[in-house]
Amino acid sequence: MFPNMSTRVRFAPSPTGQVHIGNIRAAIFNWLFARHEGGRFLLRIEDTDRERSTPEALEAVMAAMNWLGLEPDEPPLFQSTRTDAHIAAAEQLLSNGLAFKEDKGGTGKGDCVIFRMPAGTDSEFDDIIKGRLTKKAEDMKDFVIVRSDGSPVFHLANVVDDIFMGITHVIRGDDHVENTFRHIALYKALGADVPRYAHLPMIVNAQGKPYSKRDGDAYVGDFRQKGYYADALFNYLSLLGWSPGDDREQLTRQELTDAFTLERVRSSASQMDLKKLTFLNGRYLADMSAADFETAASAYAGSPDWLQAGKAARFSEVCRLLQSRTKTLADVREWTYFFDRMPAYEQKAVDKLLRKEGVGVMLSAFVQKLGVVGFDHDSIESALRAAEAEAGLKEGKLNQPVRVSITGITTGAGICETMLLLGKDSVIARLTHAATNLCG
RNA sequence: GCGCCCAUCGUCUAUCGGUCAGGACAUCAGGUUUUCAUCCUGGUAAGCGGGGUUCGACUCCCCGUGGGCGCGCCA
Repeated sequence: MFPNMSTRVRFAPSPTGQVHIGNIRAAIFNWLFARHEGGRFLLRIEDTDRERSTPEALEAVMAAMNWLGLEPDEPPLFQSTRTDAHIAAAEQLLSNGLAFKEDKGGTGKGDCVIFRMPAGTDSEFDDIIKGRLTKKAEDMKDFVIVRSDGSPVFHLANVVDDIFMGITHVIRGDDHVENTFRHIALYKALGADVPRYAHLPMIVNAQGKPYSKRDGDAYVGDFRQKGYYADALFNYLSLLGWSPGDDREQLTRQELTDAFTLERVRSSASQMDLKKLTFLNGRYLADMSAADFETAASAYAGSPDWLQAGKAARFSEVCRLLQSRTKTLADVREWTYFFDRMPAYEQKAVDKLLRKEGVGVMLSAFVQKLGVVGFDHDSIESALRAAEAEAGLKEGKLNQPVRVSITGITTGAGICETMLLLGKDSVIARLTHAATNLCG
């Protein structure tokens, strides 16, 4: 297969807020298509809405793309720098008689430029995803391409820039389907080749409704913040509206690239499933090398109070112990008991496992035995079994009371491994504290 | 209101006229793990309704229903 260097696609966000999950999915599909075709993936910042475009929003776009590994193949084009070209195109249409000036009135701002939709000509195009789409001439109206204040409107700028950038395939959300008939008319009026179109189905919220500003988890930043790993989110999103055609679901970027075709994209909306994303995320995390996992966990954790200088070695050990049971990097926040002097005791766990007749006495007995043996896995386990036997308990019955005493919670790695990592002094201090202050 | 689009387990999906309608997440039941998670085994669970076309429809056509998008001097 020869790389088709002439294939050029673009992601064209407007920097007016956070990066929506549906938008980034469009970016991913564009990226995948470009890579699969051996073409180029470009970025155009549609920052012509001066009122709403902000530097923060631009930063959010760049951060999201960088995080997901969606670097464009050429420097981004800022649409705001292209105004002269947009106006020149409008002038051309004006002189060709394909557009006209008019004071639509009411605004009192003067003339705007209006594009004349070809009369009596029905419009149609073959969408790679949706198939043949048609629109009757009578259903299409003329539209403004330059505002009365002289600024170009989206349709004009979008088409003129796509022509300028040599875009061959426009892959975008299907909320743009209706615009396409207008855009095609503009291409033809401007004497340019019409690109191929592929309209992606929408992503809807857990209620099956379009995302609204009130929905959580609608933005890329939310997922990053919640501890999702970029590759896992990328993988999950690529499976929303598309599948490789076989039963694979966990695919590397290379596998996704190899398998991706627009023809396999479905045309109905799909719903986010956080449970499945979380499952996939856990798989990615578990499959990472210990070093990579530590890097990711550390990057996510940042420098919280509980993880100050000098704790790096311990952090590595904790990573190794808990990697396999980490679902999202946010789980790292629950590791504090390895670093603080005392754990934060969960009330429910204390009530259930410590506030029972005789538990304090048993824990004290266990402390006694721990004090006189070496502190290795086997010794700890023997001491635990001995304490249980003395109290007339079945093997393992003291595990959970001990766990709550030293970690404050009921879940975690193996109890002996946990004690080993915590260290003898710390374990004894916590058990003693629990036996005297928390048991009933 | 008008125009366009969409419709398979709860969810993501496979199927491109002939399958016991497959897989995954979730869920339920077992097993492993002396906690939890993982992992293993098994179960429940789907073609929106009505007409056609055809020897045969989830698949093709029409109508209906439901949902979405569009109808800006926003993008």
